[in-house]
Amino acid sequence: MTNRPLDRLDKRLLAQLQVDARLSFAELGRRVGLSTPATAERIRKLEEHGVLRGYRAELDSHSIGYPVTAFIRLYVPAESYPRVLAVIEGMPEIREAHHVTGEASFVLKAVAPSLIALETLISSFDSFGKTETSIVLSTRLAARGLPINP
Amino acid sequence: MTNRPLDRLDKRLLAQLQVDARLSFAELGRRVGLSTPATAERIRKLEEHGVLRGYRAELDSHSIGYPVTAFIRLYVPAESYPRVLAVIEGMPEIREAHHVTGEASFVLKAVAPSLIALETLISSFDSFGKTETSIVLSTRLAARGLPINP
DNA sequence: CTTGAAAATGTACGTCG
DNA sequence: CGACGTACATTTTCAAG
Repeated sequence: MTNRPLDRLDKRLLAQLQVDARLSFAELGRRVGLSTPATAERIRKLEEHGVLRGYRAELDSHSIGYPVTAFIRLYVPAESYPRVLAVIEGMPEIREAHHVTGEASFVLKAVAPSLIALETLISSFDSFGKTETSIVLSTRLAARGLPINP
Repeated sequence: MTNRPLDRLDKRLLAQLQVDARLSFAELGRRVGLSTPATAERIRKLEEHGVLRGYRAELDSHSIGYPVTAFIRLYVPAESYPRVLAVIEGMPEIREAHHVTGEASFVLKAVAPSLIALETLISSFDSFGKTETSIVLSTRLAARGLPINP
């Protein structure tokens, strides 16, 4: 993973792909002033170097049966981390898990089909320590791409 | 935004696109047993109905100059919400903002090029109320797609 | 990085169940 | 109406310069 510096063209390509990951190489090339093969090759290298980690369709969680989203803070002793992480790994409704500074050990982002299901999900961690949950009432800002300096 | 029920084929298409949003219609069709035009038409409708909200490239934030990620909880009185949201809107380093239940009013997810920059970002909210920040030490799970029941 | 040709894919339309 | 097959435009890929 050599940390190649990104030039202006790379940054413009990345900025475009953050907005629409399905843009064709031809269209991307047109927008930045590059031929199709040159564009494809740059993107291949950005993937190879780990700058481009993947392309994800963004779904409406409500439409797929998950109207509830919540952030859960876990307070657990360090010796429980491996078991906690194993539990998290096996729960597909947990979409993110971060080890963080401060009192809490982990911050989780989870979805659930109902509040009862969320309650069940949270109780999976009862044996490890305390939890604190913030249920999302409304999302005011989401899926904003990373700012890219030109 | 009529709430069409998703059939098995829709779900399989969505599941594939969550893993790789750049899959061709031809390839998607092959995987679920549909012709290319039929696949394209289904996906067009899923977009139209708001089930498919977009296609995003996932970038490595560290590679683009943002080694720091943090969750910030904001404690502000309801009358400050409009001004707080306006501030958030104008800060590209804030990637998510959710209005939540519990003591905190908002949960933010932000990136920063340094801890000093994060400190500056957080201080933008000092005049509105209290903040609590959890800096991400390591991400154990990220970009996991929503579970889709067949 | 560009050009140019061959293969694959995307899209529009006619047709069938 | 939804899915298919054909026909044609666009895109992808690969070679060579």
